[in-house]
Amino acid sequence: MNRDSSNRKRVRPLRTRFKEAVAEGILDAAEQVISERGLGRASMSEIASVAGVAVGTVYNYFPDRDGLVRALFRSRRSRLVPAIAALAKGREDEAFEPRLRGLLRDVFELFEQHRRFLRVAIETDASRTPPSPPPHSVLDQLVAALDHVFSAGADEGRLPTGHGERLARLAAGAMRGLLRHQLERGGPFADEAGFLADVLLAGAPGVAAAP
Amino acid sequence: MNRDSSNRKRVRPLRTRFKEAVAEGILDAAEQVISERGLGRASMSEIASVAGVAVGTVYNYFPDRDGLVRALFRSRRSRLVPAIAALAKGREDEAFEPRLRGLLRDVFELFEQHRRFLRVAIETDASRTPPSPPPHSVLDQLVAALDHVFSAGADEGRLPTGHGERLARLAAGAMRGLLRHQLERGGPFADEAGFLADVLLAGAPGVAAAP
Amino acid sequence: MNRDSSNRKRVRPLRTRFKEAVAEGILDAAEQVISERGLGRASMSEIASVAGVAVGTVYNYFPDRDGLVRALFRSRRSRLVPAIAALAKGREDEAFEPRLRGLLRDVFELFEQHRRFLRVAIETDASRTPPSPPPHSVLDQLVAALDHVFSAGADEGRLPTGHGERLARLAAGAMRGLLRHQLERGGPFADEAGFLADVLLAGAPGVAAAP
Amino acid sequence: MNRDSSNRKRVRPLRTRFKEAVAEGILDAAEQVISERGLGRASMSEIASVAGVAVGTVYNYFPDRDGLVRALFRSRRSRLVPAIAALAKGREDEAFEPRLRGLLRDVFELFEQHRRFLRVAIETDASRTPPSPPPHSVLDQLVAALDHVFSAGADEGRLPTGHGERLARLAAGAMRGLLRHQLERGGPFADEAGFLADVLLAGAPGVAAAP
DNA sequence: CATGAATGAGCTTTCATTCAT
DNA sequence: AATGAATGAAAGCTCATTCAT
Repeated sequence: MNRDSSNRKRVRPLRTRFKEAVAEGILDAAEQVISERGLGRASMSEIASVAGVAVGTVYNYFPDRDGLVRALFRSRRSRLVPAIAALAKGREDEAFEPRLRGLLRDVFELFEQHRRFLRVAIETDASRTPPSPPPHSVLDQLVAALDHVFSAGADEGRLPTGHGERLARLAAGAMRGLLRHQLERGGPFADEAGFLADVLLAGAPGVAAAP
Repeated sequence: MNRDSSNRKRVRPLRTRFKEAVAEGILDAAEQVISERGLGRASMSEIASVAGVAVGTVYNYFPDRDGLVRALFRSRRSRLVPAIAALAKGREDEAFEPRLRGLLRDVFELFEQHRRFLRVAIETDASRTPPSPPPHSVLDQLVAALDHVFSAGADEGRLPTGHGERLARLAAGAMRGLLRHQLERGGPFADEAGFLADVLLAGAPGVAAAP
Repeated sequence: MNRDSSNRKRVRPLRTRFKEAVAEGILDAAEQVISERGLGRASMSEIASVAGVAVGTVYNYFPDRDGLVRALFRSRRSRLVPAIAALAKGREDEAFEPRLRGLLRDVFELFEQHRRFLRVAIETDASRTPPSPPPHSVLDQLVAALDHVFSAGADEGRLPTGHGERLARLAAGAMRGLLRHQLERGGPFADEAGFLADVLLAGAPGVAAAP
Repeated sequence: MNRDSSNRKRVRPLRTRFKEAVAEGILDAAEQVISERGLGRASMSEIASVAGVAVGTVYNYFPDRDGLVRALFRSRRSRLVPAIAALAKGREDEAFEPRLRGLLRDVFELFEQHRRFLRVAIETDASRTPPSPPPHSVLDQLVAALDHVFSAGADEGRLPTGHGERLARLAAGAMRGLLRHQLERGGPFADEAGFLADVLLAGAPGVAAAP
C-alpha cells in the first residue's frame, strides 16, 4: 500500500472540488457578462477578469468560447430542469387546474431566482450566434415539463391529444413574452404566472364566455 | 413640346428606380445573410457578395453596418405594418371571435410570405446586439395590432380592461414560439393560427370546459 | 481653305479658355479644401463637389490626386514667383536696407492676398505626404528671391559671400514661423515684415548694439 | 529572510523593464517609419513589422494610432525638453552673447543626436493631420526656452520687451529652415548654430554695420 | 466630355486563441 | 496549472480611381 493509493480517495476529491469551484466561478462570470453585454459582446477577457482569473486559465477549463457558452447552458439546465421536474412531481396528485396554476407559480418563482440566467436564455433563444447546434434553450426544457402537465391534463379532460407539445410551445413562448417584459422593466415575475394560467385555462379574460 | 420635356419625367425615374433596385438588392442580401448566419455573424463583405456588388457599393447606399440593418427593419416594417393594419381594418365589422380568428389567420398567411424576414425578426427580438436603439421588432408592431383587437373585444364582452397590452404581449410571445418552431421544421404557419385562436378564446383545448 | 483652318485661331482658344477655367476652378477648390482640412484629409470628392463638378471630371483635367496637388503648387508658384520677382526688380536701384525692408513689406502684403494658399504652403512645406518629389515649396522660391537680394547686398557692403543661400533659408524659415502664427491667430501679416527686417538688418532688437 | 522577499524587488522590475523595452521599441519603430514615410503614410502594420511584433501587440501598448503618435511625441519631448532646460540652466551665469551662442550650439548638438525625431517634428509642425489637439511640437518647446534667454537678455541690454515671444518664434522658424535643409542634404547641424547666432546678434553678416 | 456609381485595395481595430514563463 | 503578452485572421470602413452611360 503506497501513499498514492491510500490518498487517492481523499486527495483527489479535494483537487477536483477546487477545480470545480474555479470552473463554476468562470461560468458565473460568463453568465454575468453575457447578461450585461449580450452574447455577441461578451469577450473572453472580460469574462476572465470578472472571474478573477487570467484568460489562459479559462482555456484550461473550457476548450474555446463556444464550449464555454455551451457549458454554461449545460450547467444551468442541469440545475433548472431537475428543479422544474421536482416542482412538477410534487403536484402530481392535484387536479389539473390547481396543478397548472401551482406549477406556473412555482416555475416563475424559480425563474425569479435565476433572473440573470433567464436574461441570457431569453436573449439567446433562437439566436444563430455561436452555440448554434446544441439545444441550449432552457425554455425548450420547460416545454417538455409543460408538455407533461398538459398530457396528464388530457387524461382528466378531453384534450384531443397530439396537441401537448404544441401547447407547451405556445405556453413557453407566451411566458417568454411576459418575462422578457418584466426583465426589461425590472418588475417581478410572480404576477404574470396567474395571468398566464388564466389564459391557458379559459382564454383571454372576459373574451371566452359569451354564451 | 420637345422630346426632352416629355421624357424627363420618365428618364430620371429610371435612374432612381435603378438605384432603388440596387438598394433593395442589398437589403435582400442582408436579410438573407442575417437569416442564415445570424445577425452577429453577418459580415458586410458577405452581404455585398451575395448582393453581387463590392463592399464599397454597400457604403454608397447605407452609412454603416448599423444603418444597413436599421434600414432593413425599416423597409420590412414599412411593408408589414400597413399590411397588418389593413388586415385588421378589413374585419372591423365582424364579431369578436371571427374577427380574432380571421386576423390571426391572415397575419400568419402574411408572415408565411415573409418567412426569411420573420427568421430575422424572431432572432433579433430581444437581442442586445445592434441595432440596439431602434424599435426594430415587427412583433412589437403586432402587439399593437392585437392590443387593438383585444381592446375592441372588451366592448363586446367583459374584458376587465388594463389587460390589453399584457394580453397582446402574451399572444405575441405565443405566436413567436409557434412560428419559430415551424421556421425550424420548415412547416407551414397556417395551422398554427387556428390553434392560437382556440387557446386565446377558450384556453387550452379540452382543459377549460370542466362544468 | 476649309472650315477647320479658318476657325482654328478663334474656336480653339474659346474651348481652351473654357477648359482652363474649369481647371482653374478645380485648383481653387483643391486649395480651399486643403487649406481647410489639411492635405491628408482633402478628398477628391470633396474637391470635386466644391468645384461644382463630378469626380470623374477632375480626372479629365489631372492625372491623379498627386498630379492635382502638384498642379496646384505649379499654378500658385507661377503666379507668386513672377510677382515676387517683379517686386524685387522694382527696387533694384534702392540702397540695401530700404530695399530689403521694402521687399519684405511688399512680399508680406502679397502673401496677405494669398492667405489660403499660404496655409497650404506652410503646412506642406517639408511634408513627405503625396507631392513628395516635386519641389512644391513656394517658400523655396522665396529663398531664391531673397538670395538675390542678399547677394546684391553683398556688393554694397561686406557680405562675406557664400552665405546668401543660407541666409535666405534662415529668413524664409523665420518668415514661416512668423506667418504661421498669424495664420493661426487670424492676425495680419504686415506688422511682421518690419520686425523681420529689423532682425535681419541688426539682430534681435536691443540685443546687438552693446559696444 | 527568504529568497523570495529579497528577490521580489528585482524580479518584478525585470518584467516591467521588458514591457518598457517593447513599448520603447514600438515607439522607435514608429519614429523611424514616420520619418521615412511621413505621418500620413505610416501604417500601423509597417510600424509593427519594423518593431518586430504583430499588429495586435502594438494595440496592447497603445490605445490606437493616435495614441501611439501622441505617446511618441510625449516620449521624445520628455527627453528633449529637460535636456534643453538643463543646457539653458548651465549657462545662466554667462553674459548674453556667449550664452546665446553657447545655447544654440548645445541645442543643435542635441538635435544632431535626434535627427530622426527632428525629421518627424519638423514635418508635423503645423500639420493639420492627427495628432491634432496635442501641442506636439518640440519646436514650440524650444520657443519657450529661447523666449527665456531673450527675456533674460532684455535685462542686460535694451530689449524693448514684448518682443520676446515673437523673437523666439522667428528664431525657431529660422532654426527649422536651417535644420530642415541639413536634414535633406544629410549635412551636420553644428555649423548652422554659429550662423544663426550671428544673425540674431547682429543681423545678416556684412549687412548691418554700415554706419 | 461630364457624370457619379462601382470598385477593391488598404487601413485601423478587435479579440479568440496560443504558449513561453 | 496559472499567467497574460503575443499573435494574426477577420471585420468595418474610406477613398482614389475607373468606366458605362
